[in-house]
Amino acid sequence: MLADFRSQLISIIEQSLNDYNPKEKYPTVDLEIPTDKQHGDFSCNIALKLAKSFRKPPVELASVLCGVIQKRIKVNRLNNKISNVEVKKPGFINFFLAAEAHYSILYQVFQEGEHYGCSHFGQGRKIQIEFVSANPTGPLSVAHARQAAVGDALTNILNGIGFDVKKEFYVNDEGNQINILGQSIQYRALEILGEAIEFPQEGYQGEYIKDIAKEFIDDHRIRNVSQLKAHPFSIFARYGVDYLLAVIKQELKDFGVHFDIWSHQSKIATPQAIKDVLAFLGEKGFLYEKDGALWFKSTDFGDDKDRVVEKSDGSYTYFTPDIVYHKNKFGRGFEKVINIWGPDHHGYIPRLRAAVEALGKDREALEILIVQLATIYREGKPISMSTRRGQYISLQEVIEEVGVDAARFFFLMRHIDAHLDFDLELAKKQTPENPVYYIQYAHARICSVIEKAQEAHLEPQQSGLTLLKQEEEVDLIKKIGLFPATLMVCYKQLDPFALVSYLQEIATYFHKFYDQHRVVDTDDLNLSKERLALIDATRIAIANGLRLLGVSVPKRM
RNA sequence: GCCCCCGUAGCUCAACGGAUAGAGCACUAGCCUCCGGAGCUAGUGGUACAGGUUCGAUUCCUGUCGGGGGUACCA
Repeated sequence: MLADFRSQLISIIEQSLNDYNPKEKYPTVDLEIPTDKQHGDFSCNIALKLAKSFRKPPVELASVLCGVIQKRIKVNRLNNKISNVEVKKPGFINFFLAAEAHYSILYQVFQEGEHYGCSHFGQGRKIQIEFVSANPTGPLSVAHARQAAVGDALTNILNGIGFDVKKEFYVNDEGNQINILGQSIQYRALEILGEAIEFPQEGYQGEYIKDIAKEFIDDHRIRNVSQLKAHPFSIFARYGVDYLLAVIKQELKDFGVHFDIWSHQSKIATPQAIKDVLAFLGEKGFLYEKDGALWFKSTDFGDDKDRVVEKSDGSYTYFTPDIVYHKNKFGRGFEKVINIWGPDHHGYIPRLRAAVEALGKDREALEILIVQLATIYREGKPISMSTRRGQYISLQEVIEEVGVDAARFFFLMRHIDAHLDFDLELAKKQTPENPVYYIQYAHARICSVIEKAQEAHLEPQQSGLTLLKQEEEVDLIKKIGLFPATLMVCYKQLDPFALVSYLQEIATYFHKFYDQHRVVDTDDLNLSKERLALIDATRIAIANGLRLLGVSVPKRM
């Protein structure tokens, strides 16, 4: 509804400019929503932009335009929706919506219910988003956890505004790290059976490897070392991958993250597929030989240096199957492909972009989001992260300690490109300092009040509102109206953070209203019903927002 | 060396290029005969530095200084 007014106003301003001087060519009209409510519901800077070319002081030009605009508003019969248009200091033209326009925000909320905020903006365009994609060599870390929270929430938001997003987990089930995994399990198995050998230095030292080794022995009914040695090496690796992938899937499930597609490197980057891709790049002249290796001219596409695709020993680098994988992604008809990576991969961006361009795709078709690390704090001290020393804290432990809601919310509490401090003690607290509880509490409180009202046979009034005029009421209504725009900000930034911030604000506005005004009041039934409408709409906006973030929406706490 | 992210209140962080830079925490002082006090109100306090673009810069550009990460024929 707010969006409708906005576009209506923009077109009115455009018409007015044409009324003022039809011969002039004008820049696109911006209409922003001011942060300070004294500046109205919408604010236009067109006079400031045009002042120079019209050789008039901005305020003077704004006044003239303001007059033209007001005429236009009358001609277009919008004067019942717009209460005032005024010119302010440097040359802004500010628009104030009439109460009737505010009420129509609430009508829209009731009409759309759990779809409030959603739109068809994306027009069903297909997007693939790949995230987590952790190597199946250990349990998920908090870095993966943040990526999972971001990827999942972003997907919900993009789907909500009309895109068709598929979530994909790419399983790196081949390569060195998998060999090392197999080796580690084999060593631990030998150890269990009594053959003490020195554990390989690069091996995975976590306790979970011992568990896998034990299960391997049991599964294959192995009784002694010679029986174990009869098993070919590749079996250990495969066993480990299957085992750990099951662990990862369970951890993600516990975290409430579901993937649409699980793809495997071994199935996509087959030897033939790799050969085909290299042949394609070779024909285009993007490959050359040097020092016995085959190189990709990524510098042609802006990379710092060229990259090896086939090593001098004939094997491929990690990069090569990844080119195949990205060719595969686009081959499946996705208009846009989003990769969510940790900061350790950022140096990898230019070469992958280069590869995608070499494959003939647009630069914009590939979006790579780097989600910065989260540092977990306990009692004000950071918990250091080291997989090798087994000192790290896993996703599982975080969930067990603070719960899924707090974990997911906390991982989204900062812009994705900012480092995140995750305070376990704070996340655990069920007090107002904890932002998740603050928001959930607002929702539960509303539910409780509505229930109370029903006992007095009072229901929210969903049409013909006229009485909500108090400052706190109007502020809250406007905030509710900003929910759809907030989702658009998330889309533009490809970051769910704006929604997190919005929910904290709307909760604050609600609590402020609630503290000042009584909702259920049998002495004033009409006002009660309208206030019930206001808080019910608030409830819907909060619930929809929390749901998109993957955080539960409790009616009681 | 080169590349990326970040420098905003004592701390953690906000601010489509907009108007008087906002929250939370902490600290101080208040508010429950009443719908959930898990709440609300008030006070304190800030854009690392130097240029540039702009009517207007926390935001964009250049440089300096500081913090973090990356820079493999590893994955």
